[in-house]
Amino acid sequence: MKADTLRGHLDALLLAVLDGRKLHGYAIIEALSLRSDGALDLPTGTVYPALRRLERAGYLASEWDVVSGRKRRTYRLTRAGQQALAAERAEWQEFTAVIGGVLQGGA
Amino acid sequence: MKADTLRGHLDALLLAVLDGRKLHGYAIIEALSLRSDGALDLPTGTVYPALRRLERAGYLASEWDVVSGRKRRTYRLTRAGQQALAAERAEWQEFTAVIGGVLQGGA
DNA sequence: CCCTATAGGTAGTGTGGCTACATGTAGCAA
DNA sequence: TTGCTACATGTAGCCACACTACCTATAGGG
Repeated sequence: MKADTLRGHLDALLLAVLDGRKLHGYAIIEALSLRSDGALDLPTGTVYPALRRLERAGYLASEWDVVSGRKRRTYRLTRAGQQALAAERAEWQEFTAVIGGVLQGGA
Repeated sequence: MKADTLRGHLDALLLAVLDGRKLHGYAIIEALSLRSDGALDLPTGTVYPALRRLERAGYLASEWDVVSGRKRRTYRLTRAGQQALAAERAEWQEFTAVIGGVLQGGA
């Protein structure tokens, strides 16, 4: 997939992958790769700053824990994050309808 | 629709709207608005530079004509543009499958 | 001892759609 | 005749944000 097409949709991906479970950054990257059959392989330099941004925005909350000597910052959705995810999903529906419609020569 | 979500998909829209017909810049903006039921209202500062870029890339060809005293630069797809459009459509399919799959909690 | 996988992070770059602005014609209304 | 709106094309500069490149650190296997 062409680089940069992700732009504007990364937040939705991160919120979606955290829907109903807690994950740390590294595991988020793996989960996204898994769910996309390897199509998504996001660099840490993309994911970590985005997670911090989403936390600052109030959509995520994090806490540190230590598993077998390694520190992990585990993220979970906040209430606001749940709502943001719902909004992102709705926007995605609209987005694909609009662009897809034009690409198929609609109206 | 949130600004910037378009990023990476503008070329596809412009190529698609010129598929099978010739249009000038202003008419392209109107056609995109029409096809998207008003959801797309692209500013001229977005469309005109993009058209010139696509022409430089060899995907579009243009010629000037004058209609009722007004100058128009009319664009049409080149052979390479047709192929690029096909590629963009395929990429769009892949893109929506990947992102949509993650958003719906696939895999 | 080194390499890999795991884990988190920052600094700086580059792209590309956006805002804001500049230019000009045609036509209608006050 | 002045002004407004629609039509029509274009450039300069900004900024968000994903990216590249880099740094740090532990655990475990070869």
